[in-house]
Amino acid sequence: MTGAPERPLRADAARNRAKLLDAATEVFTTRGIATPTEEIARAAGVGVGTLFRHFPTKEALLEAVMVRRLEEIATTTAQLAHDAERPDGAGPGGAGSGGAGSGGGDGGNSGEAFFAALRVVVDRSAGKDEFTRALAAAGVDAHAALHESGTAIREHLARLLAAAQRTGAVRHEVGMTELFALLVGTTTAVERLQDDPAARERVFTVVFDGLRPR
Amino acid sequence: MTGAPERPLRADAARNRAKLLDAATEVFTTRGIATPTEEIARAAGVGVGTLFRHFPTKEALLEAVMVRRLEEIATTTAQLAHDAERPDGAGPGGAGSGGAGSGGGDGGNSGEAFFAALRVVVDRSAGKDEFTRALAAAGVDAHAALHESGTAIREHLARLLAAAQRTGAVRHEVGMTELFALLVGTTTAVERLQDDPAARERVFTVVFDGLRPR
Amino acid sequence: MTGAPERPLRADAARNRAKLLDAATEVFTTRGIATPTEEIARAAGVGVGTLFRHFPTKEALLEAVMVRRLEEIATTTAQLAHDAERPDGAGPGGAGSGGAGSGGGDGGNSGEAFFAALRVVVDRSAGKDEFTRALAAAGVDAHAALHESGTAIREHLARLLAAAQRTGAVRHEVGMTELFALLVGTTTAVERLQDDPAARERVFTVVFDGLRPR
Amino acid sequence: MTGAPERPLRADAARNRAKLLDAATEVFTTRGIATPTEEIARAAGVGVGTLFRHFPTKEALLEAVMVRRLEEIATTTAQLAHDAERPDGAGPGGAGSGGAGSGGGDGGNSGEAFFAALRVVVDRSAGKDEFTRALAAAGVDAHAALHESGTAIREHLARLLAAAQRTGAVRHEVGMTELFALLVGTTTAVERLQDDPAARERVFTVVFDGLRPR
DNA sequence: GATGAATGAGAGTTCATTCAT
DNA sequence: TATGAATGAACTCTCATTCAT
Repeated sequence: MTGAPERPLRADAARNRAKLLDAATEVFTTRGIATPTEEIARAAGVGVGTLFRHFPTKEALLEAVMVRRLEEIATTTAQLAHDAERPDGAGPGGAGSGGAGSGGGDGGNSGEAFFAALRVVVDRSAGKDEFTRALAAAGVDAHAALHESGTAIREHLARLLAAAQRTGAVRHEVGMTELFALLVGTTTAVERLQDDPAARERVFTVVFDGLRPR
Repeated sequence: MTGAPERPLRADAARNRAKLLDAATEVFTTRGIATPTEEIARAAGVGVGTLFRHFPTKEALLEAVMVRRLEEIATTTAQLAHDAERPDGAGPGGAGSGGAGSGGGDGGNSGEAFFAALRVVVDRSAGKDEFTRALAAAGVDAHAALHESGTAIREHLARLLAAAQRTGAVRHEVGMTELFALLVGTTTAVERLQDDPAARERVFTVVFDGLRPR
Repeated sequence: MTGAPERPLRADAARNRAKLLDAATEVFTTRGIATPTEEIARAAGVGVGTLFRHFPTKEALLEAVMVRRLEEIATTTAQLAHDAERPDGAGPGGAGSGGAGSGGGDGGNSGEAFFAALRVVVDRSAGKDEFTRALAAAGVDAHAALHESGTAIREHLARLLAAAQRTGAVRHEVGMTELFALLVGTTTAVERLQDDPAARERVFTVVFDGLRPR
Repeated sequence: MTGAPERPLRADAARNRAKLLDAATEVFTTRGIATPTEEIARAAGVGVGTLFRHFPTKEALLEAVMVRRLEEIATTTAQLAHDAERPDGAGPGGAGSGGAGSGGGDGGNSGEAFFAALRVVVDRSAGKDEFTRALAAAGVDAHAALHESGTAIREHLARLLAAAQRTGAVRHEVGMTELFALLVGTTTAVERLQDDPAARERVFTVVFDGLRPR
């Protein structure tokens, strides 16, 4: 799916790559993207040279971190989109966060899946905003790998949205553009409420209710 | 509430200070806070030396820009809070954008004022997020001037929220914590929709409707 | 003649620029072009920042050094070409090195001027070879400033060569291409004979005699 | 005179050593001595580790390349010196390029051999200058291996020069010092005339004629 | 022995801040 | 007081060399 002729990394190289991605995710998120590369290398327990062997520029590292996040999200949204399109109400769960109060009646499944997906995206996007901003600024938006995962998520959400609208669980005038914007916005909102779960829940309530038909 | 230096500036110095603040607002917003100080000085038509005479560090300049924004917002929210608390439906406006059709009946005024205030805060906060983040990272969160204006806005919003809830225009379970988070989130959401006003409007619709009682 | 809108440098800036050019010439020549920029800055008695303010890249500094050398040479060849084209045997001298044994008869002037020019170019080109090499490698050969002075020298030499050939002082089959190559070669040869003036002189004798008709 | 390590290398090791020397010669000559070692290893089809097993430092590799060149040249000059000292006009040739038409009469052989030797040295020294410079800069001038081959060549040339002077083919005042300098200079001159063989030939004509008695 | 991943000192360059003009 | 040249610490990235595989 990548196109690059990636021979499987040597064991130690693979380990270091993973350590670097983990460290970069942690450091970029907590200390900002302006953190020196050397700090990231130190956090990963390797030398700077190793960092640059794996990621030719700092931007490439940032992008790799982003891609990994997007791919994780895409995996979940794919599953949820799949579930939503099955008419039977059975889904293997495992989506991560607790389901957002089902709501009964017919088509409850697709509404449920849709809102569950929003939660998942928001939950997994913590800190994503800063990355997105930096990458957008660097014109990385067009980078193949990022676009790929981004497009996948968008597609899954589109399917979820369509299904939810078909069953009347979501307003018909809502489109993908604003749904994505709302997603990013909700992520930002929720990020500052890490330690106030009740307030966090009320944010979800407001946004979700706003998405429902009146 | 002022943040301005004690001794009144000489006319030309005051003019330079204003030019610098305008230039900094523009440049920081469009090109990011990583833009070199020299660019800001050039945009303001002065030398770097002058910039540093007025603002001892780059951070101080950033803070001053923030403070001015917050003060502008505070002025408007103060007015709106004041209006909302007058039982008569007359307000001199000045809110800027058109109100998002309030509810009906009595107390329409407070609901209208509340939602108008949200719009104002969001509209005037463009780019604010990056500033806030940068300032927070630098531990400036506690700086007096910023806190002052921030507190004022919070207080006005609290009054507006209370009034709106009293008249039934807004859900009772919504508190200040999540309201603020929602504001920041909506700002972020709306920021990427600069050139799609219809989508932008739909974001407002969702959030505002979500805030109304069901 | 440059085309760039160069406002006259401030006194201190001009002084530093000159110091940097002198230091760079010295350091590049004696220690090679791989010498760190910081060394050059130190040799000039300024900080690295100052170096980079005056010359945006190390290559630009190298080029500036080259240009200055080429311009010095061009000044001298211009004078000599001018003298050679005056039919009267009077030249204001000042060419630098001692005249290379006149040789009498008619047209002695142009032959003399031609060989004097070769000496001057060789004498002033000490160390030039390394620069040329580095710059050529960096594709700087096409840079305007370098080309300009280079072309001027070539033109002067062409005029000197033509005059000398007209009076029979130089073989007719010799063209500019090989004359330039010989110049570069002689420079290289002579460079390693700094402290053996007799051998140096014999190199000149060989090359000059080889250029004369048999 | 060997420069090769004491213990005879295993067949594959010897093959790798040769591949490395070939690759290094090619790469250093075409892309400059600043080319990363990794490039040379890649060009040789081996890993960097192997390169450093054979040559403990990059400089050692550079030196080995030089030594091999000098040894090749020495082989030829030895042969030519040997030929020149035989009174009979028979020599198995092997000089490479065609001799530059010697003088006539007796002793034509030694003049021919002398000039043929100069051509050989120049032809085989392409790129040598940069190496020499680099090595000199690194203080390698005194390295045994280099000195050895250099001395051999010098000695052969001295014998060739003496023979040529004895037969009157070369000026008597020319000594080894300036001959060597001229050799280096001619190499430099000719190097920039790779693709203009006619001009190249004219350079040889000038230098060779200059070396002949008038 | 061969490989190529890891290392880290060192290079060129930038930019917030200072200070001579 | 305004200016912009000077400063140098800090940053990203390179590459000769080492060492685990």
